[in-house]
Amino acid sequence: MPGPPHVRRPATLASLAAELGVSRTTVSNAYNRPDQLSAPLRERVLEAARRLGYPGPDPVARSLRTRKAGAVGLLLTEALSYAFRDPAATGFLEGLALACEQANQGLLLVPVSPDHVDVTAVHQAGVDGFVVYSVREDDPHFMAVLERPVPTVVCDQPTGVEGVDRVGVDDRAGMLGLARHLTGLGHRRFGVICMRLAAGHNDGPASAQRQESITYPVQRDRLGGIRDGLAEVGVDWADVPVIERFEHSVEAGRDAAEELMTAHPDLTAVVCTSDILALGALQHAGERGLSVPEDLSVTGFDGVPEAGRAGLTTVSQPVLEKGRIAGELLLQRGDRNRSRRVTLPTELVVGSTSAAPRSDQRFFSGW
Amino acid sequence: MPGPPHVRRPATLASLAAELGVSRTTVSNAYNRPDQLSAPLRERVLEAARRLGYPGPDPVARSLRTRKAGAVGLLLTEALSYAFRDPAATGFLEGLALACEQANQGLLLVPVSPDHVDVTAVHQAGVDGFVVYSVREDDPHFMAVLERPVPTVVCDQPTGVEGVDRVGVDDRAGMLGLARHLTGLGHRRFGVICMRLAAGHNDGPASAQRQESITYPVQRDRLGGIRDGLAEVGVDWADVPVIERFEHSVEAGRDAAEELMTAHPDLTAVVCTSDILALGALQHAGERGLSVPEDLSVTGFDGVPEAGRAGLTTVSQPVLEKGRIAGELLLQRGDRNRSRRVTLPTELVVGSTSAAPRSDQRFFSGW
DNA sequence: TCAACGCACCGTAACGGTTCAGAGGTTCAC
DNA sequence: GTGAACCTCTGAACCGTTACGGTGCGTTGA
Repeated sequence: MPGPPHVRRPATLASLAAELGVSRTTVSNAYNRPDQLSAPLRERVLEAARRLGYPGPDPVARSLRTRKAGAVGLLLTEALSYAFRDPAATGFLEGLALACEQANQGLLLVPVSPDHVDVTAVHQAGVDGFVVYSVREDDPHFMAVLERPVPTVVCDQPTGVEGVDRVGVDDRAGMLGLARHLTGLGHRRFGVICMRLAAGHNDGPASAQRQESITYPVQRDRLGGIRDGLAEVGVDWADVPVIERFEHSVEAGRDAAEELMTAHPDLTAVVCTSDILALGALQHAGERGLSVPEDLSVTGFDGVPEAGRAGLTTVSQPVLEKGRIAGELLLQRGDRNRSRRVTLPTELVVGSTSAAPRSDQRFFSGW
Repeated sequence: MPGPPHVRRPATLASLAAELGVSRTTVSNAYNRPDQLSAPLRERVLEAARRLGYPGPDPVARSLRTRKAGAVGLLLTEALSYAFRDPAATGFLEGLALACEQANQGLLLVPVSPDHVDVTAVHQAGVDGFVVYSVREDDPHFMAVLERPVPTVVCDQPTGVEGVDRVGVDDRAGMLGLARHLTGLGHRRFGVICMRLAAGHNDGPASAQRQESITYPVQRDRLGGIRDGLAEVGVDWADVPVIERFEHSVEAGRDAAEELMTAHPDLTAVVCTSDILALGALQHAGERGLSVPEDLSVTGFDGVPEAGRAGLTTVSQPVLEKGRIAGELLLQRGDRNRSRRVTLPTELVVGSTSAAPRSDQRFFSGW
């Protein structure tokens, strides 16, 4: 009946070596390079380790020496727990996790304090590289990541940062296709619901000035795609109300739709820059007694599973693939010459939430 | 236009100190203890750091010295990506992430190779503790975790491990309540669909012998709860077919239900040990032309959001809370006297998938 | 018989920090 | 004038490991 193994200081490679009368190198080799010492000696070392309760080489000390942490850091600006709630983020994470486990690398979720800005966690993270998921261009945590001397891959945004790889989709083209789908159906009176456009809460209409100073490139591109599509049929962007929400949730979408439809009851199509918001808009349409798509068309972006079940018309993007590629980009960077850019295709998914406006609605569209 | 900052070896605390003609301690203090040196000198240090491209103290070296990694390791036996697909796991992770970010700790997802057993990742992980989520009693990765000299918290299973904290629910009592609900409605002919019971694929009936050698305590308890509930009304457990599935997915549940109902078409209630499996069973009932709950009652376990939307009768457990508490247990272990056990309550949620069997069905129940 | 070779193991020098016990110097109260 | 308290900074030890370049010795081929 041995006492607790903590009678003295925990065993180290050195103490084990001393106990056995061999060098530290030999003990190290017993673990890392079995071919560098004879089998009997190796067994002696391992046996002594068992006896002394030595748990094997300390991972941190090894990391220091080998300059490898064996993990990839993931930075999300949202509170960490958000990653598990947003289905688009979840899909991305699944893909990233896939790539990591294939390379036998850990995935470190870097904590980001939701309230006050504190980048110590970024400095603290023992990782070989960072994946940054969809953050603001001027995000302080992202700045801290750039200071770290490790490779970095950005997903979605920010775009065009020097020296970092990026994976994303052509948000503008995706939205342009969707807009054409709607204008082709005959829609002319649009409203838009979008995610946050820049730092700071701005729950309400996004003024022209606000739209000028967007710091989330993805939102900029998606709005730009709609604008371009509408311009093709002569709809002036200035006449299109855009409602912004800080929170990204079904509830926020519902709420935004209420604000939008109350101020503009004659809209025939509500374009949302995400499926989550669109699901909320659908919910509000029901509450308002509007039939979708007869009275109102509603569209989203992302192509999350929930949207599929709801029959939402949306622009689908390969979120899992995005995550997988982000991981591979980071882990397989053979040449680190210059930044690579991967743009994945989007697909217009026409569901049951978009249709031609009613003829009496269309009648009004002439003004 | 400065050249790339990688002209020479990257700057270290020592090189910075040499450059400035101060001691390393002073540089270290400039970062960690601003009150230990004069403001002007501190500014000089920081300025030099900026100039030389010094990114601040290396996190790994700091971890080695301070014996703190600033991260918590999470071990799942399933492939890492599974964590983002199973809604019960996702809820748990959200809670755990919440606790971590509150303590400003990272969350390291430890990669587990799905195919061959390889515990190096566990040894590799630079963490201050482990959370183990629902693994087999004899899981080799778990064994490797126990060898690491860091605190460990187990969620759900394995139970009763010496020296580790555990958070979970009373699975047996939860299932017992559910069983009573069904027997109270008049059901007597049951079938059961359960998750994997031990190592190795066994897609099909779980023999009595298999049930004797369960290595997943949660499944053992849930089955035990059903058995006890049925025994109260005189239903012999030996007469209850139990179908096991290795995969945990809606599809597996559907498939298992098909196997079950084909072999036993006279069942009036199918009890599943998880909501995911139950959703699959519901799907199969529809395909078979059975009305739920008129022709067949179907129940689950967990209380995931999807189950709520489907109106599933189930035993709901606070998954998010479980994750949060697991994190707190690990991070706030003031006294480390002995293992703590937290058991959270479950709640029977009666939905629209359970009802009394039809009178003609009940007629048969007399034999 | 002897140089060449391979095996098994070893010593030293990092890896990049933090910590602790002071060393000097200055300020202040008495 | 003096001792105590304080402020700022330093030197050396330490964290636990792996990389690198050996050394000693038995074997082998000419």
